[in-house]
Amino acid sequence: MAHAHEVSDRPYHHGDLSRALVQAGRRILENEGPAALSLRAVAREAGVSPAAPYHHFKDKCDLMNAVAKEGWMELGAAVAKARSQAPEARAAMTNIGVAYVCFARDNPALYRTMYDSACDRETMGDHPKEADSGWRHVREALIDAGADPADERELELATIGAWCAAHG
Amino acid sequence: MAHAHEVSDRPYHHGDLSRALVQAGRRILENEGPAALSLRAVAREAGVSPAAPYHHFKDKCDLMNAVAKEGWMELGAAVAKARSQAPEARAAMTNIGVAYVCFARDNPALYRTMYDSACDRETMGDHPKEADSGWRHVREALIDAGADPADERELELATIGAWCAAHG
DNA sequence: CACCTATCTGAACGATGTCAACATATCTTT
DNA sequence: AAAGATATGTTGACATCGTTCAGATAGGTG
Repeated sequence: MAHAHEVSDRPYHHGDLSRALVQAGRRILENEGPAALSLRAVAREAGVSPAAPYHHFKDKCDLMNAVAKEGWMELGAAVAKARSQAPEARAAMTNIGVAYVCFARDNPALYRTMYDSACDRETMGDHPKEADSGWRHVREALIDAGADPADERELELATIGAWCAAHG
Repeated sequence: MAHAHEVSDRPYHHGDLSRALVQAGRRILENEGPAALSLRAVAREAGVSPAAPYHHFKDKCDLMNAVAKEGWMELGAAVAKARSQAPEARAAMTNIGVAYVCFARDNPALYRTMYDSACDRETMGDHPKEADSGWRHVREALIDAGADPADERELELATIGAWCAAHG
């Protein structure tokens, strides 16, 4: 294995491009918004040719899904942390709702990408369900937090609250 | 005009292109999905050159907003109709929710476009608020139906229900 | 009639997603 | 270690897209 050298060195083989591409995607998302998130831009940001990502992702959609998945992971982590910081189930629920809204408010571009990626996956029916496990993951974390199915309404309110916070 | 070898004569000046473009957009939306909804495709479907729409719409975004606005109008009409068919406020609310969900379920592509157009408008802050009056229009129709601000929660539940119905 | 304005066409530009052919680095096998 | 196999990256090309610009064409107004 090549020594994972510094940026100045171009080992031709980047070591872990998939990771770098996802990170580049997130950087673009934060700095230039969702509209600027193109395959070529991500490759440019990562310092590779426009065709390089195709050895790690099937599609542009596939890359976006990877970025979105990272977002879901972080959301899930934030939600889990929020849950663990409240002993009672009821307080945990509101804590989780707050964490959800905060995440959407602090990372609007990422949240939008997560949302879009989920929509496209459902609409086109391409991927079976592997990548949107993030959404269910968060949901299960909530239910695991002691939410009755009836109390899921609270989550849904939190979700739409997050949407409002993210997009006006 | 040099020749008229088509049955339906295109008088070079297409009586009402804006209308035709929006209709073409909706046709593409229904037949080929949101991914196929490009400016050029709409112009193609309407039988005009790719540059023609620019005399009626500022942007591609502007055209999409027009399509979305039509969608909001129809949603508003459906909601108003649903409201008028229930005498009591409580029943009207649930009626409206059903109408909302049905609309999203029956026109998923349109609904998605409406949603996206609203998101982009908020995110980029381009248009002041002229075109998203559709959303507020529907909302006001609901409040007008006798909804306390507290009961708006019901509407929000209906909204997220519609989202679920539309995208899985 | 001439003029003006709105509308449409045609060709062009840059950017994008994607692919095929080729180059180079790493891994495996002997 | 030599030699192939495999993974990863580059170049170049193609079709499409959004958009603009110079000209053609109509309808309306003096």
